[in-house]
Amino acid sequence: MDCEKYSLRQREKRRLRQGANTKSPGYNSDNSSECLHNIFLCQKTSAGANAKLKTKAAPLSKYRRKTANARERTRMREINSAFENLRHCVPACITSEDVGPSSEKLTKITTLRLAMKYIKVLSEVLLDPQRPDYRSICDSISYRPSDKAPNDSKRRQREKSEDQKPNAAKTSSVVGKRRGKKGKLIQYDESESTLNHPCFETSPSSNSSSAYASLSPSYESSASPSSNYSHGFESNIMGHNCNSSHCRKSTSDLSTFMLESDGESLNPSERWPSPLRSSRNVPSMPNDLFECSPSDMPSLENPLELSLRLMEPPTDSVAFSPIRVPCSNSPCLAPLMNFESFDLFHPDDIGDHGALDLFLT
DNA sequence: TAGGCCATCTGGTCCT
DNA sequence: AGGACCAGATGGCCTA
Repeated sequence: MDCEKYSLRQREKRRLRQGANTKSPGYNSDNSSECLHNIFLCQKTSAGANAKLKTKAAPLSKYRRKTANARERTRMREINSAFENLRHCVPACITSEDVGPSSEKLTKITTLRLAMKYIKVLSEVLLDPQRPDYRSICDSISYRPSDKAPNDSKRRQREKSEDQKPNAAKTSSVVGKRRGKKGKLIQYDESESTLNHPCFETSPSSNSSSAYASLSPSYESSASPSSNYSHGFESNIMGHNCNSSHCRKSTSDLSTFMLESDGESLNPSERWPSPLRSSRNVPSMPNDLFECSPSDMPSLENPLELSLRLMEPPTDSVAFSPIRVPCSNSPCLAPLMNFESFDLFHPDDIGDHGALDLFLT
């Protein structure tokens, strides 16, 4: 019964504290003998002359100890969750070269180091009147082996297996090992319009995984099912892990920008060159950078419509599942909830040969 | 076996 | 008094 489990421990005895430090008994140790005592701490002042009695708090009751442990676990979960979010802020194409496949999880210390680098470089970019393109950013932040803990890759593989081999002590509180459908980061690129664009990365080990996609200007008529395909930008999301070389190649163009999702909407990341603006210069590409902030989006001349097409391998019966979402007066391009039933953001569902098309029309 | 990483427990301290 | 935060200790898991 709970009343037994969480019964309060009596405070009854006192003892003189022995020594200044207490050794942690570990969570499996039996505190019962210690719990019988309240502790008095006799501590001398720094002057040493005045002995000062200082009461030391008694060990917490079992109930309070349990609740304190629970709070601590919750706190650590929040910290881990923040780390998980931070991991997705570090561009995958920067880390994948040395860390390995993007599905692998960065350690906490690695995440912090990469984030510091990323912030530093982005700060430099902001101060640089001649903004470097995305490729130079990637190059300058490229991951060094010194940032990587020696056991990272193998440990991450072990973590994958742990998902299927739950540890009773850990699964009760470990977070960040489940995959979620929301919170995607979608990177667009103008350079390619192939459905097999390699610069797409997912983080299946994360609970708010990221996705990278490419957006390409297609200056010729597209095979899009939408008839009013006026802006001619086509994106695709592939169920492939990002290959860094491809990623760098594909992100080297000036009109790369990013879409970020909070699970309900797609929002252009601030201050990234926008292919939406540059499309007006078609067919000649602009030499200057067009930057796109969320507030820019409604300024488009024509209402936007986001079409999203789920492409399965040819053998699948569901060859095309076009979804079209009008979004004329909002910086948000499309509510992702509308795509929920397609489970678009579960890379395994897309498959190795499947693809998602995203059309701005 | 040593070392890295992690989750958890625990006690101390500070703050409300 | 109780919660938040922190750091130390511990043990598990894994790799080199």
